[in-house]
Amino acid sequence: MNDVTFRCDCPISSALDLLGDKWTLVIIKQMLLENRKTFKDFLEADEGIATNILSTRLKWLEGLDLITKEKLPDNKKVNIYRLTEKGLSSTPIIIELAIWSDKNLRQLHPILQESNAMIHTDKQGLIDHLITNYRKQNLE
Amino acid sequence: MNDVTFRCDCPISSALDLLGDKWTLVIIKQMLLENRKTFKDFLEADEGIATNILSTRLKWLEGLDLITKEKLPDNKKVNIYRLTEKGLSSTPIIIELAIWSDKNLRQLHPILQESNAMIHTDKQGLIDHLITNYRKQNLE
DNA sequence: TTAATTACTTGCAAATCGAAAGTAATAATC
DNA sequence: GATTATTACTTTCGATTTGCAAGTAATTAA
Repeated sequence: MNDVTFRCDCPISSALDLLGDKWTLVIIKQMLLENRKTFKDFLEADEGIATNILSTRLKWLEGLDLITKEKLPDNKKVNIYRLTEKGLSSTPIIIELAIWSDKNLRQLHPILQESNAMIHTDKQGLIDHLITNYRKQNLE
Repeated sequence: MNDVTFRCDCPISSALDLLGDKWTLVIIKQMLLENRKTFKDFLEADEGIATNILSTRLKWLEGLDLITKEKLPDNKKVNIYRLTEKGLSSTPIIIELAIWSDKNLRQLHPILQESNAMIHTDKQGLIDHLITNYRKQNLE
């Protein structure tokens, strides 16, 4: 369904063939850090993604097994999107993006939100906490 | 010169407003890990970037102070591009992309290159080594 | 049973991508 | 010194992607 093509055999470039665009990691971030799980949840986030882009990205992520899509037994309308372990394992990438922003972006973007303070005192602890927490709340 | 616009105030989304595309981090990777520094160096890399894209991305990176552009005193033709400290500080992001690939991409892309083995035994040591090395060879 | 909500799809104009060709300056070779 | 090659671009143009707006279809709530 997804036609994944890789530019070359470099691991870093190949990761960017899957994740390297304006929206894919933002959606993963919204799931991991903001607990968003429905189409509406994503639409309502500050980033302001358009419906058509969201739709194609969710299919892309599902096709790559970074997220799953399912319906709850008591509701035939709402789709629930959840990170898989493969999706969850991108947490360190997301955290490093936040650290880079904290260090380098504040002069360019003065009203940037504060990151979780733990990011500078116990990065690995924060990553572990986020992943454990997500599993607990979403993958019972 | 660059018109940087941010979607919102989230540090992660803002980092992706600058770095979140198919080429920007690839160029930084080529500088950091493959020691590429001229227009021709980048063109010859396996990723196969087109000249117009490379040209706009180098200007974009220069405008963001992630790289500098200068000429050597003995050659008026060749431009030398170098990572700034701000550019160098994206090293952990690049390393995490490599780790994610190693763990998740090999079934999708069987001939993926091996990463430096140190990436799994001493990640922080590798990051420090790469940055120190780059400084030594390019910013003395 | 009518209205609202959710999760989409479609249409379209604008922006961006990327292959190819062209250009301008400098450096190397004959 | 003239020709050729190299480097670093720019331009053109068709194809693709983006993103706004509007529409649709199924389900749920009032």
